[in-house]
Amino acid sequence: MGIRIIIADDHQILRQGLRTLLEKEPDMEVVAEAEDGRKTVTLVRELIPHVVIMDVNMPDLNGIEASRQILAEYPEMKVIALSMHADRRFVINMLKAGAHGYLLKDCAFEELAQAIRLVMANKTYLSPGVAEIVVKDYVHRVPGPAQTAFSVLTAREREVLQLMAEGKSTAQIAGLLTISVKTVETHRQQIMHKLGIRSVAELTKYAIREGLTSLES
Amino acid sequence: MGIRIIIADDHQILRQGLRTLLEKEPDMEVVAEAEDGRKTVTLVRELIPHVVIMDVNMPDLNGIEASRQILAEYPEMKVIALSMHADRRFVINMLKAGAHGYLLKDCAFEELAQAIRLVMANKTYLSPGVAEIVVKDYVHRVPGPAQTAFSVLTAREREVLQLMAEGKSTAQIAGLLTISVKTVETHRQQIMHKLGIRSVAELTKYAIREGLTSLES
DNA sequence: GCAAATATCAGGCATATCCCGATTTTCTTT
DNA sequence: AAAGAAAATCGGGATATGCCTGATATTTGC
Repeated sequence: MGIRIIIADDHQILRQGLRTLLEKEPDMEVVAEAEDGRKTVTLVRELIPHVVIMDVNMPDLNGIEASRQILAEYPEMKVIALSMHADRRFVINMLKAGAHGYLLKDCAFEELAQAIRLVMANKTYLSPGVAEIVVKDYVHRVPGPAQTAFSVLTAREREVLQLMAEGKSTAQIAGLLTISVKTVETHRQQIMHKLGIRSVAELTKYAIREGLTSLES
Repeated sequence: MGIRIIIADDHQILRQGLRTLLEKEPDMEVVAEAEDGRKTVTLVRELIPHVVIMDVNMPDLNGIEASRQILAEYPEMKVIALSMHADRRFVINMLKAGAHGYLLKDCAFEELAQAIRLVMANKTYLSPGVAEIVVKDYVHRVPGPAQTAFSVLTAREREVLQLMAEGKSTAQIAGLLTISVKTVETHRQQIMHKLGIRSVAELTKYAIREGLTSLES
């Protein structure tokens, strides 16, 4: 008669490990596993668990959409997101969907067990890395799901970022935009500050993810 | 006195789950866990396990490079790759590095346990999805993309490139590899010269395309 | 209209990068 | 085993870039 849990993740080996760990907890019980969002929703309707541990990236129906559907039907149910990385778009959309917790897979099991007990007590738990993002966004008053390059960065900044991600040097960018090198530097610093990134490499990856530049070339 | 195993994966929760599952097997013993390739190599030297379960995508030093280093030193050791997806380049390079098994994370634990016992008996185990790729390549006699990072660059250069693509500074790389900043610079210039690339941004894209680093992070 | 955000630029200092060269170590090949 | 090639290591010095601070138009939003 413990906490009834459904595990949703597309990696079976992770599900199995998690189940084994969870079943060592005397007050927890894994009632089902699901490998995609659609099956999760079905199983939730069937078994009415207390908590769903939800992977964010799943095929067919992702964790965010699944959470949205589940919480629309069962507002009392608790959803804890379990994600690979602290991607701000995922975090924000998952929290908007009504998730009560957001953990990174790079966390200790004890942290998950703790999170489960907290959400059952109507509290919210965020992994430190996730909390940081949320706080940062809160401080910067960046609203909504449009947490993309197109809302955080200005048009000029995106322009500069794209050129950087295409391998142009500061001087080249200045030449292309017919502005001073100093201005380009300021833009770059502003971009890095806004995104919390400190290297060209990570900036490039960001630009690729946001579709500002392509992998080719 | 069972099979001594090291688990290398950058997600702690997966490591913990895997450890718990493995330790249920009477003939297996998890002697250590590592969260990146570099620590894996260190721990392997220290503990000399029988089997290393190696995630392919890890920060700092990826699973392929780590496997290469380990198997160069300990040809008798068994490495089983555990990967998210059946990406052709990863599979090929991992097998070229000398891995004895290649499983997808979406496999059952029993499959992993089976694979461990097989490689200990000097056999090779591939997940069905992986085997398909290997067979296809074999049939089509595709000797791998003509100019991959693994043919043009040296092991050390690939190591440096990965760290660069992960956003590490020259000084940080020097620290991680315990070599001089000057040496890192020479490697970088050599890499750029070999690849005909002149910027960190393009270098990062190259590293992503070649699977030396992932887009996430 | 006025405050906030944006775009622009500069100085000065620290650091990184680039281009040269050089040594030692580690294969390979004969 | 000796010679040669490739790889890994490091240094000097000139140049470029990055970083912090601060400043001024221009535009935007309410």
